Amino acid sequence: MPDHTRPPDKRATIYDVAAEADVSPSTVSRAFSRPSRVNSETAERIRRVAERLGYRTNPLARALTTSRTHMIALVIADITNPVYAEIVRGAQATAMNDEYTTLLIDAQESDRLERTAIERTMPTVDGIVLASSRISDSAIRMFAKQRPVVVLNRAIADVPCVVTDNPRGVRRAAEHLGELGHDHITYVAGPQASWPNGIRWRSLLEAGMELEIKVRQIGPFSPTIEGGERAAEELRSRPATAVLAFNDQMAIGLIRGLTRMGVDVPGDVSIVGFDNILAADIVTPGLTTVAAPLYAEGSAATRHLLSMIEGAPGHTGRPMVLPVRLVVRHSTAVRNLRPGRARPPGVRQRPTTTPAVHLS
Amino acid sequence: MPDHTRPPDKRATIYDVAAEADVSPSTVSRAFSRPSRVNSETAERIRRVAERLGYRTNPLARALTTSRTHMIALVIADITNPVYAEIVRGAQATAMNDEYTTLLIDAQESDRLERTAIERTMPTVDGIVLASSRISDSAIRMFAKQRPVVVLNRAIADVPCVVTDNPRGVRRAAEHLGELGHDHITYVAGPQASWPNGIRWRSLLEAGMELEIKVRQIGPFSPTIEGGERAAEELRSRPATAVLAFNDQMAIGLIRGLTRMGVDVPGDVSIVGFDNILAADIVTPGLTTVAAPLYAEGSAATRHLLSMIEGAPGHTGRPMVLPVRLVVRHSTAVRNLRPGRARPPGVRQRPTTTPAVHLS
DNA sequence: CAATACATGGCAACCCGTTGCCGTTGCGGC
DNA sequence: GCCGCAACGGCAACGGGTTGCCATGTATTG
Repeated sequence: MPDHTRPPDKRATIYDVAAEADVSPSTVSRAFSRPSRVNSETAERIRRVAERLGYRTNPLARALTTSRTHMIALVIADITNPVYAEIVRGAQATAMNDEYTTLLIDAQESDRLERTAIERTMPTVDGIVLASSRISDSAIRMFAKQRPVVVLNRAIADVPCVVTDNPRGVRRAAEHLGELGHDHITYVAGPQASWPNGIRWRSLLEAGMELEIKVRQIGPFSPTIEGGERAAEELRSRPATAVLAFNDQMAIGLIRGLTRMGVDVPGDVSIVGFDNILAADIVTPGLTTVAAPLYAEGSAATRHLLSMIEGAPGHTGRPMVLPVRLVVRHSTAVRNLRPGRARPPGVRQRPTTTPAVHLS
Repeated sequence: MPDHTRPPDKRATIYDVAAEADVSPSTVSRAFSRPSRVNSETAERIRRVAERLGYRTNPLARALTTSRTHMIALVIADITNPVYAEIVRGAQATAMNDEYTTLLIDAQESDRLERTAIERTMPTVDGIVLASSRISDSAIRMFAKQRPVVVLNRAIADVPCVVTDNPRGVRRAAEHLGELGHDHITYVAGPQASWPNGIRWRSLLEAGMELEIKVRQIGPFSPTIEGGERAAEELRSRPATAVLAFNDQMAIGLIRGLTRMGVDVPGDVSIVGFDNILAADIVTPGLTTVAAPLYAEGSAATRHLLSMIEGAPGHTGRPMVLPVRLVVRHSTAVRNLRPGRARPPGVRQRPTTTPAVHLS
């Protein structure tokens, strides 16, 4: 009779299984963690006993020795922002695929919150994906020294990064507006701590040079619908005919604000957003926007992180960049040369929601 | 000279601190976990040494003995659905307040996925909040035997629950439609596995009895915009003048589908949704909907869970119910008595986005 | 048939804290 | 001066696996 017993309400351990299967605990351990190391018949027997006893290996105990928890953290700037939903999906799916659990952290656009959350989480995870982090480069590098880190939507030297092709997206948007006759584009800026905000503006500057389109910037505003509405206010005193907004929420806020003020979109002002969130297709007029491969972002970043955890070198020199595309809907139109008057022919006033056109 | 040394790249442990501070490891442990148990000067010295060595207590090792990880899981049905964003916020905030970390799991509306995710997560968390779970009552009861569980948006006997006042919400919607002259309401059903779906329909049946309004149900449809569009198709062959949709996404899909088919909302058909998501205020016409206190839901469920983890009794007999309110926008109007013809006076055709009216 | 290699399984140390229990010390009370 | 008690700190046994190393038995090789 085995000398090891347990109160029946507690979970079975390898010791219980070992006693039942008449082997040593180490053999049970190996039967699960490296089956090749044990005779296949023995392993089978152990597995059967384990099944019967309802044994599950305790991930905490395992983590204690291996220092691998099989958990990764995904830190996002703002869970309220729908772009992260697909990113989270992509990340979760690839993590789950490798039997990793994802720990989601919402930083609520707060530098301080983000930092403390990371500090608290760090010791229990094998690696971290920082999506649109708001903390400083140096702080991120600090974290990257302790655990594998992949940064999403931001480029930092010496840390592996995944970004979307912002320059190209901005360029496509500028070309599109240029083709519609616009020779001046106003960029409505989002949070200054946001890396995409910076690169989008710089990309617009550059595109403006090459395409001979004048550009200017207003803001920063909060990256929300309200932020866009405030920007619309400001546009009142500094009118524009073409606007590129930091993201779709702001673009939607702009549409609402301008419409309320009696300005017609796209008749008087063309508006382009960023991200192609669901609401971009719901708002009237449908929002022309630069679409990012969100699911792929989450997935790529996670895959990279997992390979680092498995011991891959990690830093690849340059950031990995994912392609974007311009989705043309109805918030952009030929420039109205006589402001406030009749519109040029061919521009619909009340666009219905027809299938959007996807370019490049 | 202390006999305990460590490679400088590894994190300091209580043993390192103990050696430096010239006390035993247990004293170090106590200095952190129950400071009253050790002399305040000693504790202070230990704390200083720990600080200098950069010591942080390893949560995994602690969890191994205390079987408390200070993590809770929050399982949501679909991260793509914006209602969960605020619920997550509420949950995270109250968890963080008590120094708990939240592990978010997206079940992607899949019974199987949800179950396996829970099984995998269970051993590493102190408790679970199931928000809009799609798994069976009995499965939930099984889980509830192993760990504290709180169920959100669903009522199950013997398991603590937090729900919103669906009957009242439906009642308010029905009253509102009744006042507008509607004597027939069509309920557009969501997922059959969804508990709110069932209670909303039953509540409508009941409200219909009392208010002398005829009701019927079509569906089920997927709880998405596409689902709503498909429902609009079906409505073509079985017309309605007033529709209550399972949620806002479906309501928005209905508006789009009907509008595309040339049916005027709210002129020909009035539509009411559920949840008051952001897009409800963006769509044209603005959606009349039953708003739930999302943040409070997440927060209440989490608070209840935490108190159970701390040893509170848990099951309170009846579910905790949170109040709802009807947000009236522009998707509902006086019933059009001559279908397909001129509309009764006083009903706007192109509602602009004016501030919504909040009732009760 | 001896020598060697490989497949298996056990022993015991280790991961890093936690905690029940006991020993020591100092102090107040009688 | 003796006793009892409280405060403090250490010992050692956990918690549940993992893994380096060794012992045994069997198969392979020359």
